[in-house]
Amino acid sequence: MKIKSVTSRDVAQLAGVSQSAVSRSFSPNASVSAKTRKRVLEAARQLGYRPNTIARSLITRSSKTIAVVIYSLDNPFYSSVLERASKFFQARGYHLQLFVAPLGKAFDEVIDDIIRSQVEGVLMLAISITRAQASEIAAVGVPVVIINRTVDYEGISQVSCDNYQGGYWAGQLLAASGHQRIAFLGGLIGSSTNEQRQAGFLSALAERGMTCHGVDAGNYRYEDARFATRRMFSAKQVPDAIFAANDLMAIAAMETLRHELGLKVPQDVSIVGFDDIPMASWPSHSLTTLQQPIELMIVKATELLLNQINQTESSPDHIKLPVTPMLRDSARSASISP
Amino acid sequence: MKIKSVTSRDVAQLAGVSQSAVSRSFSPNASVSAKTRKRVLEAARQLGYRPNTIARSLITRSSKTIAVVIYSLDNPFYSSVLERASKFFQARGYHLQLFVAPLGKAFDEVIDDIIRSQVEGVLMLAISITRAQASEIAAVGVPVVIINRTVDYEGISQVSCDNYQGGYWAGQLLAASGHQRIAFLGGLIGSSTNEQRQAGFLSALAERGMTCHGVDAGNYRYEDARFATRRMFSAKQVPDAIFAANDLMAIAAMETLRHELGLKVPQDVSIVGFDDIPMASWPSHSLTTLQQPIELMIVKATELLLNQINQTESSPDHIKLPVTPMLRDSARSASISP
DNA sequence: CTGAAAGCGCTAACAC
DNA sequence: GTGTTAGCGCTTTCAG
Repeated sequence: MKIKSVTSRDVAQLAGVSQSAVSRSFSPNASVSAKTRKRVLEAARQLGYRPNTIARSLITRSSKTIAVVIYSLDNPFYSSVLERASKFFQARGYHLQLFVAPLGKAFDEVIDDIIRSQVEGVLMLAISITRAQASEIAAVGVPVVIINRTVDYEGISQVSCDNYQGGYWAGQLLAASGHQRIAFLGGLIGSSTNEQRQAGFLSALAERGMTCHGVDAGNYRYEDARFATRRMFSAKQVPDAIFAANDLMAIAAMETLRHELGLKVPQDVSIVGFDDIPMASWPSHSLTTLQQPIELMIVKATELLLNQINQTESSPDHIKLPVTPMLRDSARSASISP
Repeated sequence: MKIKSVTSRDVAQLAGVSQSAVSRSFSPNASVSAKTRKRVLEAARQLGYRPNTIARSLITRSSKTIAVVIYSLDNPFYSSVLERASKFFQARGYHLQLFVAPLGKAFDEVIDDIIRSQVEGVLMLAISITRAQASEIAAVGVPVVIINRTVDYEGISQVSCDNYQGGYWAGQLLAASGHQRIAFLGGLIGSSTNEQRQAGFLSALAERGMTCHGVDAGNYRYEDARFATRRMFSAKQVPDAIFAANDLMAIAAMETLRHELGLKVPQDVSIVGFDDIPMASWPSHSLTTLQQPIELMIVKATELLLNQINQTESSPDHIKLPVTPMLRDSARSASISP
């Protein structure tokens, strides 16, 4: 799509100055006399001139753009992260380029695309990448920060919460409150968050001499979690407590139990989630869960990215933030004594 | 952030060809011999060369970028729209630039920013803009499509659903099923969707000789809607039915009634929403609502944008899609006979 | 089919 | 403070 555009040359001509004077007039701290700048700005206004960001990027070699890669916005947790991160970067003069990462092999093309775009940084939300992919990006020197996923590669910064501790807390709570058959409703198999939450959970049970009653997976999604719940409760021995790897699945389990299987939560089955999405606090659900410090995660992730971009601190870092238990009504409570 | 980058010149040198041969090798249908291309591609691989999108955009004058402007992602309806639109454009080789529009005056700066970015099209989600702002964008010749908001300006395409009809249906349903005091829980005051939904609703009531029991506003947001509901039900005469201008508010009302005020839905109060977000169908809410044809809206909006970009059909258009009533359990049902 | 040459619109030295 | 001069990395005539 080509449209006739007015260039700095046109403005220069109208204002009777050189083309570079126009350029300077649009640079915050360039040496131009107030008089010249005013003349230029006036001419620009008349012509409807606006500096071409692309040309500027080419020469300054800085696109002022951050790529944000997401897998899905189904989970309100990530749409919230995306919205806040956007505001954060926008406020600092950065543009955001959004990439929805497809599954599997096609992801490599997205990486390629991102690199070609000359972005200055990449923010990945819950994106699992391989070592090979990580090193490919790192090789071009673009700073990357991954939120909520771990990759075995030092060249990339990571910000996540203490998933293990969260899982541990959930296991401890459920075990301490007298549940006998505690099950795990897992997220995406193989994802680092899922494995860490599960590991913490299992170890808390083990400390009490308990084992997990059963494991099924809901891929972090609502519908899948409903199916998983039905499977879990079609067994002869049904769970009396569920720890779900995220809130969306915890709510799905709750809905299925209450409205499909005629069970009461928490009387018949206790449920604990993870994330603390807005719906978790809705009275209907009143979900006991582990709150991720979303605001802090974003601040850390964006700072990390910006620091690397500006070479302030060039070393990638791995940050692990604490989670906060939110005791609500979906799980029978009990005192936790380690 | 400047990093040493390998250019087409470097590749040309290594491959022993001219720089333009390199350029051609990376253009889908340029005339290069297979042999040359292979040599170039190999050299490029060795060097880790990737064409610089920015330089390309500068000369071709096409950024292959669409700006998407949102106000908030709180409402799952819009995060869903965003996700699908992203996939759609990505599949067609476009990049997406995300802008979170601030309220009020600062929006002008965002517009300016968008124009400078040389995007080829703008997709606005539920963004209310003034005539002046609309004409400013239209003046630079960038196609714009607004989803779910109307603006009194012909130069801009609009895609929305039949809000009036939806409101009318809600009014009719509630009036026909014997409710006596039907209230309206409005969205953002002054937004076109809110006004149209309200107008349709009121006219359905009027046809039955009824008036609206009361109006309050929840700004399309959960928390605000909860406050509004409390206000509505602190009056001496309380509503026995509520039509909320979107699902998020409808659910907020339901939560407040059931868990805070001890009222039953739908026995004491019927509730009808608008949008049909995923949560609406969750059994806990089982919300009767008007479904917006989200997939179709996106297809239409994106087609409209692409057509204008490619000059296939240059004329802006206003498209109004039908809504589909979703009868669930939050409102006492009744046969509707006009 | 291929190379040489001319810029896209702008910023950044460099003299004046 | 201002104009002049080089390019940024690439696509695109234009000859050959």
